[in-house]
Order: sequence, then structure tokens, then C-alpha cells
Amino acid sequence: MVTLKQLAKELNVSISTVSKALNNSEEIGEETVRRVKELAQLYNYRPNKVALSLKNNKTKTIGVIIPNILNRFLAKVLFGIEREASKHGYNIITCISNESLTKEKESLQLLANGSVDGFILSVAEESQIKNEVEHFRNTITQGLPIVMFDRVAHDVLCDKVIVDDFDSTYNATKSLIEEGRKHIVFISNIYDLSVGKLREHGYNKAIIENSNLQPTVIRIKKEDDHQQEIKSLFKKNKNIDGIIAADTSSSIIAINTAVNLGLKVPKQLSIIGFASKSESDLAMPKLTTIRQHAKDIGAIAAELLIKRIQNTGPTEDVKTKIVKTTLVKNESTL
Amino acid sequence: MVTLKQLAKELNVSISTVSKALNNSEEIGEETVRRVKELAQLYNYRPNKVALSLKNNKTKTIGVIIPNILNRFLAKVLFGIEREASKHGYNIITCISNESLTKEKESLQLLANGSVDGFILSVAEESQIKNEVEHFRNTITQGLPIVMFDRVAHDVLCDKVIVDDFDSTYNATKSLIEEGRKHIVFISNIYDLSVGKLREHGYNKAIIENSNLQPTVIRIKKEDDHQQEIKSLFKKNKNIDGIIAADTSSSIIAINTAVNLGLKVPKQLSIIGFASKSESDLAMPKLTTIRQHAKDIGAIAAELLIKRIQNTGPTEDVKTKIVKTTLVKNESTL
DNA sequence: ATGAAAGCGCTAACAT
DNA sequence: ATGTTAGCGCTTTCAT
Repeated sequence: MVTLKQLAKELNVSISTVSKALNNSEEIGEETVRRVKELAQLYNYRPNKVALSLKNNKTKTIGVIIPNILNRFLAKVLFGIEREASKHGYNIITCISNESLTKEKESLQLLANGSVDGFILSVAEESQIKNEVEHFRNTITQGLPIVMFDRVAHDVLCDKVIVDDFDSTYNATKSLIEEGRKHIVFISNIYDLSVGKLREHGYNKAIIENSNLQPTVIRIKKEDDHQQEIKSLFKKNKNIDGIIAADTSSSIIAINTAVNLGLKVPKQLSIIGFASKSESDLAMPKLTTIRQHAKDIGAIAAELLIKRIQNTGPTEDVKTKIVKTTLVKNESTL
Repeated sequence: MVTLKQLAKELNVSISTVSKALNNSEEIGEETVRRVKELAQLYNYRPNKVALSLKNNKTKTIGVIIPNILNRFLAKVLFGIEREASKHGYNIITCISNESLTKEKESLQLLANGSVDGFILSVAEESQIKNEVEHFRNTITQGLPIVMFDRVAHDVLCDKVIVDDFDSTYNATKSLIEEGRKHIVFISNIYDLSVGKLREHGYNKAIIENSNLQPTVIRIKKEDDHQQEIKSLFKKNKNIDGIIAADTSSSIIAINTAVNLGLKVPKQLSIIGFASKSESDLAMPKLTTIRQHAKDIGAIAAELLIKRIQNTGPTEDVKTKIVKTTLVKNESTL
């Protein structure tokens, strides 16, 4: 990489002259500017990012800590973050906490050494279960803003972007009730997470509001064989006619299992799950889905963070943005 | 963030004393070391990463450019890269090219300004189609090593990690032939990519080696309705008894469609596709898969790059590592 | 045992 | 119009 120093030497001028010329300073003579720019072009000069960061005490880099990149929703949010950040000239450093509290703490610590200007993160499962938030608070105290999305720690004071999880299952459940379904089951393999709980509550509320219905919640452990669990659910409860699934794979597997057992979907059984467009196409009939607008969530989070980073003024109050889900009717409901 | 300067001031010693004390230099007195370390601990001092990078001319950061983070295989590779990098104390800056040549060039340019010590990337679709490689060469010439994985540019001199794509479909096809299948079709929605072509060739070779069989290749465009395309394939060709799919969604949709049309899988029809464990469980019967060991690919790529970054010695010859796929028998084959 | 000073690449206030 | 200098935070060589 060429430096100002080298350019200056070759042109027989001072470093600051070169710097000013490249930054279109009025101070420098036309002819000099031309010569400098020509040589810079020739050598493909780029200002050293690290030197700029040190000088400005700004890295133009965002730290993103996500629990699991193989989760399609989270991957999609990351996509949204990257695109928005890139639009504003920011890079993203990605750390994967792998749902571990320790890794989450480490990543935060590691990047809070001047590597990034702020963080966007979704809380790891372990952290949510243990309800640990001190590491977030410490980071914020150190002057590094955090924006949390989806899985947030409600008692940490920072910007947040969340999904209307409660409402989404509440409404989805109600739509099945309106179809005339009488035995609606809720399936979840994320019952430990804040969002999983909210989704469960939304379902429960909708069911309980109809005094003649009974809530049934099936919790599937990650390590269990989903196909097996769902199959035995159907075998034990022959009268199930509706399913709300809190996660994608449960809903797709539910459709496949039902079809394989000879149940007519959606004639005898309606199924709704959280999934993206491409995922809903993997099921046949295509899954009626609750869309979370993951990319938007990422973009909003990035926007919030960048605003906060660049806002040198008085500390604004923290914001919580709610991104509403959309219920997209496909073939797995009436 | 506390700096050495602040610590030095508070302790009434010089900056260099503090620096040495923290780095366990023999030069500094026991008592001083103790005092310094105590205060550093108290203030939670961390050496400023940016300053270190500038000083050492090393960022301990890897630039990763992937075409699409919503592709599960690529996401998984990213996961592998992150884990391996993190093990060696490296961070990763992720850029998403979105299959666009322009974005790929920009990302490379943008990070080649001292932000990273090297790159790991998979070539964007557009770059592969247009066969553009100059930007890779430029980057390498600038002294930044590149490791390519999966979709590689064969005429760029750099380390590569690839999958034995040709062999994997060749072997998979042969296994269906050995099952006694007579009408084996190849389905692909990645026919434009280097890996897609190799997979197609592997299939063709296996078929052609059996003079009594005919190759049939179905290419599905990304924007088409996969379910519709595959359904009409089955309707037009009633005698299909084997499918090799080059991509995950084609294979899962093929199973669902077949089951919905009343075909017995695997009795009348065997299906093999590229997919991960969790994806193969989405189909019922579970998909027999070609596993690509994405995480390993990521880890190997990271390892290669880090070695090359740290190897100040004579330029070693570039390496191409081939990660062999595994054919995992599930329920969609005999 | 401790400190001063230079230098990594850059910008900007301050000379000339 | 051009140059000198200081400083961002750190390490390291060279005084003292």
C-alpha cells in the first residue's frame, strides 16, 4: 500500500501538501493538485483506514453479535444490517455467540477495544435463560452504544428493534378459530427464548378468550427427533385440526407428517408457522406463514445504531421499534 | 476507554514504564509492575486495537466476501470460518456481494485499505458468468492473500478449498444405477455456477458410461415456481425412477411433489440431493444427501489464510484442498 | 529501574 | 501556496 509519505517523496513536496491536495483543500495550487492526484491515481492510493480510525477515534465499523448464523431469520437480519451499514459506509465485524453466554461476553469485550463504534446484537439463549445483562451494561457505560433486536434484554437501557411476537400468534390463532377449528395446538422448539414465550402467550390468550377451547402446548427439545415427536402428537390426538408453530422446521415437518399420515391439509387441518417465502415453498401444500420482515429489522437496527453513533448531541431517549409481522395466506389454511 | 497515557499520569510514571509493566518486561521493578497492573485492572484497560494495528501493520482481521448469506451452505462455511478465525485471535469483517460483480469489486477495494490482512471469498455468480478475475489479481498483487472456496476462479493463483463436486454426483448417480434405476433425471437451479456445471458433468459421465441410459438435465430458473416445474416434469415423464438434484430446495420439493402425486419414495423413485442434516429432515421421507462438510471447508480456508498471512518466509506454492463429500443414506433411496 | 523519543499513516492548526 | 509540527495509542530502541 502506498502512503502519503511515499507520494510526497516522489513529488518532492511535503506530506501535508499531498494530504491537502487529495482532500481538495483551497490552499494548494492547481498545478500541484493535478500532479498529486495523478500520481495517487497511478499508484492507486487509498487512505489507510487504520490510521484514519486512530486519528478520528471512529472506526466506521459495527460489531454484530448473533447467536446462530444457521438460523435463517438471523441470517436474514444480518443481511439487512450489512446492506444498510454498507450504504452508510460502515463495515460489519461479525461474531457468532453460538447461544453461549461466555462467547457473547468475550466477543463484546474483544471488540470493545476500539475495534468498533457500536454493537448490534441478539441475545444468546444461555444469557436469556440465566438472565445475565451486566456485560451489556458495561459496554454501554464504556461509551459504546448497543442496539438489540428480536431477542432483547428488556432491563437494559438501549435502542431495540422487536417483532410483535405476541400479537402475531394471537392473530394467527384467532384466524384459525374463525376458520372454525376446535383443537388448535401450539408447537415450539424455542420455548426458552423471550420471543418463544411471547408467541406462546399470544396463542394462549387467543385460545382462552374462547371459553370453549383448551390450550395445548407441545414443547420439542432441540435434540429430539422432530419428525418422531410430531408424528406421535398426531397419533395421540386424532382430533387436532389446527397448528400454530413457533419455529420454521416444526411447521414444515408438521405439514409433511400430516400429509404422510393421510390428513388433508388444509381441509382437515390448518397449519401456520413462522417462515420466509422460500421456506414456505418447501412444504406442499405451501405453508401459510407469519413473515417477520427480517431484512427490515436489520436495516432499522443499523439505522438506529448509526444515528446514535453519529449523534454527538445530548443523549436522546432510547427507542424501541416494533416491526409488525404479516400473515401471508398460502395453501396450508382455508 | 482508558489509555496508557492516563494510567501513566495517575501513577506518576512514564508511558513506556506502564507499557513495559503490562507486557511483563524484565526491566520494570516488581513493585511498579504490581501498582500498574492493579490500576489497569481497576480501569479495565485494554490495549487499543487500532493503535496496535497501525503499529504492527497487521489488523488480525480477515475479510470474508460471500455471495449470499441466505444460502445455507455458504452460511455454514461462514460459521466455520468465524470459529477457526476466532480460535486464532482473528476477527472477520463480512461483506455480501449479493452475486454482483460490482459489489464484489467494491468490497475488495474497500477492505484493501488496511482494514484486513487477507481475504476468504467465494466468487459471485455474475463474476463467474462474465469470467472476470482482474480484481482478484490486483488484490493479491497489493500483497493481500486470498483464499477462495467452493466457487473458485481457476486461473487466479491463490489457495483454494473446493468440494469434489464432479465425483459426488458421479458416485451418487452410480449408486442409483446400482439400485437398478433406469430413468434418472438431473435437476439444477445453479447451472450457471462452476460447481453446478461440475455436478452436471459428474451425472452425465455416470449415465453415459452405461450405454443403455439417457441423460436428462432439467434446469430451473431461480425466478420460476420450483413446485410447478417439478410437478410438470413428473407429469410429462411418468417413468422417472431416480433424481439427482444439484441444490437443496429442488431435492426437498421433488420429494414432496412425488409424495403428493402418490409416488412411493423410495420404492418407485429414489432421490438424492445436496443438503445439510437439518435440511434433509425437512423432507418426509428424509432425504438421502450429499454432505459437503461446509464447516470444515470454512475452517480449512481460515487455516490456510492465517498460515499465509503469518508466513513471512518465501512464498510457498499455492495449495488447492479438496474436501470430499459424504453420501449419507436416508429414507429417499433404497 | 525508569524515561525520552521515534515512528506507524493521517489530519489540521499553525507557521512561513 | 507550501511546510512544520503535534497528536491519535502503542511499542521499542536508546539514553540516563
